[in-house]
Amino acid sequence: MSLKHEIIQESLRLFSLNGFLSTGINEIIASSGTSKGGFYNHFSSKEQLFLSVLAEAQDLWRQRVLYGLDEIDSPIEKIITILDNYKNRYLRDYENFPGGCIFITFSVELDDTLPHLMEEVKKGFDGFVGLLERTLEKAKEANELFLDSDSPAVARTIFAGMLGSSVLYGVDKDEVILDRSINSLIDYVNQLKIEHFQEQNQ
Amino acid sequence: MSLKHEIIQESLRLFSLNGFLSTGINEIIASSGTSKGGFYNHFSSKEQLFLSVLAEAQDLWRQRVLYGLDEIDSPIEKIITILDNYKNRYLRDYENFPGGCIFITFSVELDDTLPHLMEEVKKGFDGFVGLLERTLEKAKEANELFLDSDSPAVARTIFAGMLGSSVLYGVDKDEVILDRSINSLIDYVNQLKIEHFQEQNQ
DNA sequence: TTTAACAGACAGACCGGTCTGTCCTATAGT
DNA sequence: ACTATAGGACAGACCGGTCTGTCTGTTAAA
Repeated sequence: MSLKHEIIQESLRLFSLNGFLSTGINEIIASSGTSKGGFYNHFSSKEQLFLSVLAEAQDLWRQRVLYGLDEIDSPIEKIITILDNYKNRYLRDYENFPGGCIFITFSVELDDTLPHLMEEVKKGFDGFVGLLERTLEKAKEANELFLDSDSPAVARTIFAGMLGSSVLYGVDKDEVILDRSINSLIDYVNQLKIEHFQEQNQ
Repeated sequence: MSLKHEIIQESLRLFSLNGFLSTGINEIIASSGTSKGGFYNHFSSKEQLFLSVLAEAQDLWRQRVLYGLDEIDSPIEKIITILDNYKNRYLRDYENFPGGCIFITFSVELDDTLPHLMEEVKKGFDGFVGLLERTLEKAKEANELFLDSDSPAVARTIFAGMLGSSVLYGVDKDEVILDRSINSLIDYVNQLKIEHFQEQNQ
């Protein structure tokens, strides 16, 4: 592995644990087994490193959370798989994200301090909420969802549930509670399905 | 107002905006209109200030979120009122908490860095989840909830929903989305009620 | 006169970032 | 084939500035 990638990888782990602001260049250098010279040969500043780490994190996130989605036809099932992947393939990826969801860490600490970096994080959030919205719209087309259901509102409820589960997991570090949080979110999505309502009212 | 209280109050605002680690003593001093001497006359360290600020924040939180609960008999209605208070009286208290829910900020940044401080924050979380659990148990006693419903699981789902809504609000800064997030949570609680199931199956 | 409350200079550790120098390798000239 | 040279990769001393916390001096009240 190249030094540049090594630095990004180690920074990802450290940022995930301690955040961007609380992680010093010296700590990154020590963890990567390099020096100031080695670091600044590849990155012009700590902020530029942040952008590289963010891109890497988003890449990994996509690999984990969108895993196996192509083989699923039902839009609602796609969303349920996303939730399952988020729990089992992303939040449990302790190798890369030992400190929990890195995007939440970033958004909480950069929010009012470094708004231009926060903007980059927010782009990822918006992209994902957009994906959820489009999938919900496809669920309507596939007659899995009532046509009058509010896709943007539902998408944001699902997203908020994912964020909340992740924060709660960060506090409790309890996998059972994480399972239950995500499962109750999956229940919520299942309740949206037309066939579910039909069964319920039979 | 005494200088000590003034410092706590200003620190609360600054911590809410920028977090504990990113807020410097000098910033606190400047905002409070005092000096190092004035500060260290009342606090032995920044960590001790943190504990005072946390206690103040928890006090305010209780005043805001538990407001008017005594006048409500129905346990389920109490929970709904808590959710409404959380949104309208706590998250919208920009005077004291301009940067959103301060406990989430604390928990995300202290989580893996200052675990002994995190422990204090977690105590508050556990206390609140316990309150939710006890209220749900009372709902069972009052025949508002099925006896076999899992109070700890439901309490944690509600709590995760509150956390998620707050994080989402911090990212989007959109009051409409906040309203919808909390309202969908209130819907979830309403769906737990026995009378609701009865109406639905009529 | 004693004492608590405060001001602000100061210490020392640490921050992100720069700079110089060294080593290694690739390439061109002979 | 051998050597001169150029340039990228990296090491680590160093810079200005900021961090928390200390210490001394001043003020005001009892």
